[in-house]
Amino acid sequence: MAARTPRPLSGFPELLPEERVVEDHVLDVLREVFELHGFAGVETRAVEPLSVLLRKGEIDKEVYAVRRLAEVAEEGAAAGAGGDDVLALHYDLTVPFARYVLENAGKLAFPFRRYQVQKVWRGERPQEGRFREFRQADVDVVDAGSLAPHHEAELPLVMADAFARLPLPPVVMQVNNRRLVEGFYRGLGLADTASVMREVDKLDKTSPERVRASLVDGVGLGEREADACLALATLRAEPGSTGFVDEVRGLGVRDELLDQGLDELAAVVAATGAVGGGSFRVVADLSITRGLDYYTGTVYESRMTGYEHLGSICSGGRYDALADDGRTTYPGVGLSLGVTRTLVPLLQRGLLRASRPTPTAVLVAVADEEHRAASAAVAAALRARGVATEVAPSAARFGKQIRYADRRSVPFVWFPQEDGSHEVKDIRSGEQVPADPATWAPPAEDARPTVAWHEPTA
RNA sequence: GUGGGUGUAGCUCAGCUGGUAGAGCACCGCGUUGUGGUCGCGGUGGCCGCGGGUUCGAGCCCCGUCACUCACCCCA
Repeated sequence: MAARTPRPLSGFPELLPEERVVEDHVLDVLREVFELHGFAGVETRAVEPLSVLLRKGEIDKEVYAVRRLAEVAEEGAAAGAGGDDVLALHYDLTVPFARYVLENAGKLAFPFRRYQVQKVWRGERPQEGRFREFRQADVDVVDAGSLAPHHEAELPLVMADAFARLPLPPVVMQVNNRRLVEGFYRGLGLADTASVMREVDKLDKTSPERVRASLVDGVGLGEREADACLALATLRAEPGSTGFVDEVRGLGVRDELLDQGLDELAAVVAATGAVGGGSFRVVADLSITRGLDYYTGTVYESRMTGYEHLGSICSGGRYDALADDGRTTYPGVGLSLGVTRTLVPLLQRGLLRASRPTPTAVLVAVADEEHRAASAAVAAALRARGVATEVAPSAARFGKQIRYADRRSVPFVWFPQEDGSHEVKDIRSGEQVPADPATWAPPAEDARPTVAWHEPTA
């Protein structure tokens, strides 16, 4: 059988070295910012028992089951009856974290602040910005018994700090509160609130008229109820403004849960209004109802300006009942940044680029194989002072050795001279000067690959 | 899971009513015998996604299948 070029697997993205430099840079920044805010790093195993991932009878979450090959042979026996024994790849980092908290509650100090950067897997149909294997960066605060509400404002501030340091388009975070929405619907006397949320959530993709139509014809609301739902969902607020509270009250619906949700949302918006410096802002948006089903209060979504079609790149919310061992409940709030969703579309457009694909700052030329040791000694001296250095792979013509460096955007080529002296050439300018392996260093901006945003050329 | 689109060189694509497979880029070599990039010339590289059918003859037509892709669903 002839060897065929392997095809990419849809939904399982793999980056080229130059793209990987960008991702690594972003991950470095996230880690730095999360730790600056006092979050401890945690990693959980890739698999969980299926029963942990599928709570309360949800059957078709798009999870990948993991089985031993030998088990597959005995199809059927393991499939139906397995229960807890069936393993599955985690589809987010929050559910495994909740399990981790329960398992280690005795060893953790609460409120517990953790960040977690790992891949997750979902068996969905991929398209731009949607993958089957992708990386998320999560920050969560979990407490035992009760969780102070100010954490719901703290997490957007952490992300604001991160985005301020990343070379990305401006991000707008939209915040809403499920208690507010649930209470409003309840106050209207609606029974099937989940279906209403589902339709309302399509507002960003279709027109209010169509949503209204499906609320009336599909979900079965009366004209007045449908109008009220739309009126609520179309409310917006500028950063820091809590004017929406009076606007909601003005809609005339009264409900205890609604009042609680309004207070919570107002508190988050008021505390986050001043941040971002242009790279990140937080606004109340009462149409945001989406997200995982375990969110109970505050919910977040975020979009990159100009790339809204990718959907939310950073979402999360408050979950009051996800972790519960029967005696103690551990409420939490968290945000999840979709690293892959954010980066891959920008990388493919060439908007986010690394200055070079390899760390190498200096290539030491090799005059001939007899003198390779001399070149290796130069490389060792440079590396001892932190200069990323490699030795030319072959003693080809110097022209080819320079081209080897040029192809990789390695900025400097080092030439050991016959008389024992040295010269280093900046191959971008062509300038070649005497240099000492014991003291020479590249300019700081050339020491390692750098990452930059490149405006689309119109 | 449902519906649409597309599969030709490593990449981007052309290929007429069916008549023996093409371009640009990339890569390699030479011009340039120890300092790259430009330029010129030359070269490597194809089960035309896979299987079947129609035909004297299929990249092209028909059927199936797989993959990729877009939309729905859902969501980072």
